[in-house]
Amino acid sequence: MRIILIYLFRLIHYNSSMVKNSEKILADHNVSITNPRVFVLEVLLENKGPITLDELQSTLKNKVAKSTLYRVLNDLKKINILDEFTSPENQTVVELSLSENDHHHHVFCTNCGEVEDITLSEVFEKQLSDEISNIHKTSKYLIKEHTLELIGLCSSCK
Amino acid sequence: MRIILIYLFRLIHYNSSMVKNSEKILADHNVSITNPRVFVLEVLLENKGPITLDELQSTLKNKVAKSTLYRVLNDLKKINILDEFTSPENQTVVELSLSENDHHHHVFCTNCGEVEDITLSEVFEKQLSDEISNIHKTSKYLIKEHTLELIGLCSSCK
DNA sequence: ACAGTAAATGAGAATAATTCTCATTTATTT
DNA sequence: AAATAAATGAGAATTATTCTCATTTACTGT
Repeated sequence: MRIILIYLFRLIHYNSSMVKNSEKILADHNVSITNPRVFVLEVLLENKGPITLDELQSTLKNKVAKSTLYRVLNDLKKINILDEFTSPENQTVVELSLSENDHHHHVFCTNCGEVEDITLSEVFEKQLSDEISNIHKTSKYLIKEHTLELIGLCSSCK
Repeated sequence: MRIILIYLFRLIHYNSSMVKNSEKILADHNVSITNPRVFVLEVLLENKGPITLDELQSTLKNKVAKSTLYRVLNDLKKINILDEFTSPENQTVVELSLSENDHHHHVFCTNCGEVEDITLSEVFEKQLSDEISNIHKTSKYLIKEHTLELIGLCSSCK
């Protein structure tokens, strides 16, 4: 009985701090706090990393209407805390990007389809930003962002 | 009159050499030579660079059925001479990739939506492949390919 | 805390994108 | 040139995404 109570306590505490987090994020971006937005953010926060749209949909199946899920994702994109990209297998993948300095890239596994974050060395990131400065000097483009995606095999499939 | 004849001669010559090209590409990859495949390849060859699916569709509107266009594009992907990617505005973009050594990246203009090819410096490409070797040494991933995409403003929109 | 107002949601219809089906046509082999 | 296998066209079927509108929910000022 005591174990069950401890479990329940932890569960409640965990969830309430989670909700707080989601609510704070929404409030910080001047977006009204609604159940669907909180539910979606909770899943994205718990997941911590890229997640396919399919997975997100099935996780939230009975909590958020399909049309609302699309709307919420667009809301999050609009306030710039959600990245969306397409995997080599043409799956839509989304990922929370809360802090600007949390710069990273993605690895797609061609075998199992998983997507993971990878952080490249500071040396290389410096070399990349140097290359972009060179583009600014020598070409007509003005580069504001970039994405670098690596495609290969993950540890399980290697 | 002579000018018209010269023009016609050039047009016919140009087109016939074009067809030859497309046919050779298909033959080289053990794919049967059919009208839809030749038409699609012609447009991709003439265009020389990334092209949106919409543009491709409207160019071939009365020559190739919609379903066949999708099939042909899948055929070309299967024989590894076509790359497909999604622009930041969620437009599907395809591009012929005939030679392996023609390594380049893309610039997306956030204003007009255009996509162009860009070749990065050899120095940087070397730095990038070094970084990937480091990943092989220090992480569990095996990287086989990568894509680097730059997002910003093109010359006209800058 | 409460009424009034604006915004967000759910359910499903509408639209867009992609794949599938199958009868007919076209290419390849002999 | 005939036989066989593969590819195509047309549109149906499926899937992905956006839209509509009646109802519900969140925010504002008191």
